[in-house]
Amino acid sequence: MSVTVRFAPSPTGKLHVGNVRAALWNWLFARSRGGKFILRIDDTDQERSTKAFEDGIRADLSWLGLAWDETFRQSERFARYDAVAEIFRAGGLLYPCYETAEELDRKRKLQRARGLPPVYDRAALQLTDDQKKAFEAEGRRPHWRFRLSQAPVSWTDLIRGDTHVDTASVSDPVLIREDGMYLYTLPSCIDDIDSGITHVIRGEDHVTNAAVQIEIMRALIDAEGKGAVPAFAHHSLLIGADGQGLSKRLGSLSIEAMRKDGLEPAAITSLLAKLGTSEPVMPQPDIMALAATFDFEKVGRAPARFDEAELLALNAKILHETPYAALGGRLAAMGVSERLWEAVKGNVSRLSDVALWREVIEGEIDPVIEDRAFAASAAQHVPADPLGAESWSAFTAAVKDATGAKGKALFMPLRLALTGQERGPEMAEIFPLIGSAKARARLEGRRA
RNA sequence: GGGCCCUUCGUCUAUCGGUUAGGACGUCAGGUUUUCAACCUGAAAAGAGGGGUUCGACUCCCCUAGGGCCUGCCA
Repeated sequence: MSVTVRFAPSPTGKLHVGNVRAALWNWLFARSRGGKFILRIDDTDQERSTKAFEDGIRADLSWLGLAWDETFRQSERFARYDAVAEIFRAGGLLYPCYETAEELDRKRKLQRARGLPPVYDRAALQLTDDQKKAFEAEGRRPHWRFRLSQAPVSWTDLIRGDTHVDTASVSDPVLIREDGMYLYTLPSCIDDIDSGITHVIRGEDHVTNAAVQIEIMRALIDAEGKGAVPAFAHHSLLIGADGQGLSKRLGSLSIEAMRKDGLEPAAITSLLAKLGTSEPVMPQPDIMALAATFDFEKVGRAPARFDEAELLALNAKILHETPYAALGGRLAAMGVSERLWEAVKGNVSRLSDVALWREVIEGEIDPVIEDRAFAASAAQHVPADPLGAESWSAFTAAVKDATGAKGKALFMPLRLALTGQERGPEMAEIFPLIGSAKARARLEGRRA
């Protein structure tokens, strides 16, 4: 059986590592099963949703390589939601409530103070027609709640196993606000059914919602005689390296920030695909290879830590394995040649780090010289151009003979003078790139 | 306050009553005639605490502690 999944972000903010993990897993699952991945924009909240956020989400997903097979916005489907709401009203499943937000808030606080779960008391169900008319006459508009069964709902979660939620401990969900705006619940259920979603893969913050949604979906399927409730897979949420929830510092964890920071999309997908699973996190430049190994059986139930340092380390490894041609025009745009890239790629964590080595090799640096006499002597032995693969060892052997220095005492001063850095790529590799004239000048203590 | 989920090396995890508790990443040491990276070899490193059940518990049960999530006219 073919699968259909969806990623349904709300365009009220930027994509961050948590969101993207869900998007990735949906995408990987669809690809692993030859299924369909739908990008649905949950923009029923017209006040908070913006085109800019939507564009940003699409740009981020595209950058990560998560192409969608279909996409649509919920704001295009209000007529459909209206029709279903009407069916539910007629069936007594959707009922009007006139409490104000303040009244509801007070009720909840009272229940909590008494040690009771803050569940809506269904007072509105007892309202007579006259009372409703009186509220309307006051100018009050109703919000609409879905009448839950108040019975346990259970399903076999692909990650959590047998899961059950007693809807008696859940308030009848508000589906339509007083101002007529649809909350996420109803449109999401309708779209999942209409789109033929077979698997809903998302964070465990939706576990309770799943029970509510299953009831709403069943009601819709009953009413229309078609459709099927999807399977659910609720994964644990990521926590920070400090072991605390991630929600506090979402800004720096946005995909946009990572892109601007110069991280590779493959580093992000490699980490997020395997973090929290029993499979090792490996640098995997090919996202399709990630799909081939995706398996709910390997997913753990405990919250997993997301560590930015781990991401950066993975980014470095991916870069180390990436040939020049695979970097598209990005290196060329930076003015970096293939020869330069191959010489220094082992020493970059971010692609942008290559700029430093370009300066060392092709630009000008201030040499670091501690022993002028040693450096001056070494300058005498710099071979003439053209420098080749053997030039470095010939040069260092000559300096060794002339000065008696060896080991670290021989190599470190040369590295410092020639590159201005204590660490860097193999000198044998970059020495020929630096060239004879520049090497001599630097050993003589001149900026070159 | 109530509910759900979770807790094995630093990290992600394996183990589904009997194991020298395994792997990966990271770390450390040695090697590869300097550093970084890569690579090779090796090492250190774990069952949150307390009660049960059992011949035997990381594994099953209870309690405690800690963490995550839900408890919205947000999603």
